[in-house]
Amino acid sequence: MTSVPDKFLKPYNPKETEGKIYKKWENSGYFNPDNLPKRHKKPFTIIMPPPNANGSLHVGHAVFVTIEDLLIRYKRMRGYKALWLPGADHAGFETQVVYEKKLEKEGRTRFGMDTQKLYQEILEFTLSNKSFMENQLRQLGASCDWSREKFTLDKDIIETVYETFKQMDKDSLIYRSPKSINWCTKHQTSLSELETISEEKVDPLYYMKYGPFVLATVRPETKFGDTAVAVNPKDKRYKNWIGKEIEFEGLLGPIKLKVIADDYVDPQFGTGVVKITPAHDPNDFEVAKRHNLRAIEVIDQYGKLNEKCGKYAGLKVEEARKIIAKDLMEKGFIEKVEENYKHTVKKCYKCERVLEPRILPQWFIKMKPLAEKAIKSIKKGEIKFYPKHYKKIMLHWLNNIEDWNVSRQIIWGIPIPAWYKDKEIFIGEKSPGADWKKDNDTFDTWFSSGQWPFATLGYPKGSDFKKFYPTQVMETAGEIIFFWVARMIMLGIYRTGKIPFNTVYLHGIVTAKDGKKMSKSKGNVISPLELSAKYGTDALRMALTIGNTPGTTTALYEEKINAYKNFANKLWNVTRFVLSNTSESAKKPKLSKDDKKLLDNLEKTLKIVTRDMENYRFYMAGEKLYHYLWHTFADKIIEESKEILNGDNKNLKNSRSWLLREMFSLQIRALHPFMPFVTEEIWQSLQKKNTLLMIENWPILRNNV
RNA sequence: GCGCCCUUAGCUCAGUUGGUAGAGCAAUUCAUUUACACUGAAAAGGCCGGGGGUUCGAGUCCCUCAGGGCGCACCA
Repeated sequence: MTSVPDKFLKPYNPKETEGKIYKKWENSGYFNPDNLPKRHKKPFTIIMPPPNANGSLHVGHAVFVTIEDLLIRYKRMRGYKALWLPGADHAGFETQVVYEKKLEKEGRTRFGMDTQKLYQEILEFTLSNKSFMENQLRQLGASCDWSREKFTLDKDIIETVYETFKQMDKDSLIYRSPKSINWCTKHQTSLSELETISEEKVDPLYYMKYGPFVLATVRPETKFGDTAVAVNPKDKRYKNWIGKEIEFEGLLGPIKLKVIADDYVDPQFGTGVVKITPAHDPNDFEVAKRHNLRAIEVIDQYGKLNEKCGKYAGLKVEEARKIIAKDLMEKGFIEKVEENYKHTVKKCYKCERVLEPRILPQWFIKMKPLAEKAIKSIKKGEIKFYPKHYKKIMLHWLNNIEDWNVSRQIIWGIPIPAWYKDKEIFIGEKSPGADWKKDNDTFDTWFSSGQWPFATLGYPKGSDFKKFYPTQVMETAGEIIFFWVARMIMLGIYRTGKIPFNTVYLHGIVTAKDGKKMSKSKGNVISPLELSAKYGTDALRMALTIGNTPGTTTALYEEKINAYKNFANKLWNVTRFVLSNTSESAKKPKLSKDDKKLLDNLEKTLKIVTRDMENYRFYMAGEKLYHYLWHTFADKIIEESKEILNGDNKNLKNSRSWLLREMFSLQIRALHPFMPFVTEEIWQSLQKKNTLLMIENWPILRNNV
């Protein structure tokens, strides 16, 4: 019999274990694949989705840590050269928004602030969050290689990003031109299509008299920027007007507009006549391009009518609309109003203000050529998706891709390496001469994180790149499949000629028990760090694994976590029983018939569990192990063992004693990726060799699966 | 408008290629100095959203309807 350490006489206390065990792992050096024993040959790599370094880890982060750590630990035990490369994201716009809120609270604002000073402040804020978050990742048990940690603002990462931009310039994949872009009047920056949300809105639709025409519009306040009226070329009603000029009295005096014909106009809608306002409507902008119309800007960057609007100058769009509609009405310029007209507007995904279309020169990436290659790879099955249906979703998006605006008018980010002199453009970090003006914008943060897999591995020269690229699994939130996963695939193929990863595993959102999304305003946010402190990290991880199928939302609530806290304690008590009733002996006795059967049975279970692991069904693997340990091993096998161990038959006793320890040890090993802390702690008492469970063999007894 | 997902026990969810429905939590009854009350045993609980089809056989495949969630694109 082994003497039972005192700690097993008390309930399991995660607090006494976790910090100590994590240090032991970290000091062992085995998080770094280069330090793993010789049997670890074939690389298995996961690049961690770098958390935004602008706050604490939330449950979403806890999910990715749980799943990725589970995978990495499993593969490490199976003898892979397992690399999990951690990182942190400066998260351009996101962080700037967070910081602006902080400034607001302090009664300050970023506007008018010295940009250097603001940048320094945000940098300090980000770096302190970053180190804070690193410790939180440790608390969650992340067995990632800290020696390879990367930050999106590291010098080498920025170099890679610039290299990509220059390469794209050579390949004519980028252009800078004025286009109608999504402008947020609060955040004072343009946004990509993905950073907008479309929402249905009910507004009045005004039928306004425009000389001989009546036309329908929701935005009478933009009329000062009209540069034409358009009809459909096939519309017989207006055929004779095409090409002519109309003249009529407006609110600010006489107006002259050309009548143009364009297929864009739907004869069925309204009256079949449309006013064309190129500066403030993306569709009108396209029409204007086709017809060489000029654009007159009448709304400024703050969403206010400008000096071209006479007495209406200075009014905000919403107010202006009401006042102008009223004035038009009084002058008899409005024929009728359709009050409850439903249409969709685009809003800023952060502040949910209606976006104002504006014409600005921005850097765009031509996405079609990049998407084509990605589509080809995905169709060939070079990238597998879990769950499967995301493949379809991905292809659908790639097939309808638009050019990507990567310019942001914010200071927090990687500066765009471009210089201007008159109409000339130079791309490079350093000024080409005295009269050149620097581009003031920064890159969309996803432009840099889209290059993350090869950038972190030191492409093109780094030895890690050769060893670990393409990586094996990209595990992240389904929410960011287009923002991030799609762009990594496209940019990865573009830069390296190879897909960045073979498998995409997408987890769903974690919600509260009622299925509602957690949000600060609802007050239903639960912190993974608090839960881990209260119930133990292992319990939290089990709660996030079991019942969590890829791609679907999963509810997290304390009762569930508590159930797995009880399970950790069950393991603890089984240890107590096993230690006090068996001993660690080298030689295996001849097993009794019953015992052989029991071992076979466990072996079968472990094989099924292994198959589940290989097929990314962690929720099933975890549940099976849980169930086997508790309701077969503890409730049945241990119970019946008591009689055998207290009986007189020495052979049966020896057989059973060996069996219990063997079976338990196998289960502890299989449970390790799920519950790393408690299993490692138990392992330390279960064997005398002072080895780490972390690098033990995954328990497959005979045939490899 | 196009597309995706979901609907299974009171609650939260599983159910891999079609083979007589599962778990956790909750609720019920019983046990009690037991490795473990952060426990054990037993029982209870479901026309698997409705309808139709394929099949010897459907929670699972196909069609359709209803409800919920989400994505993409939109015409002033």
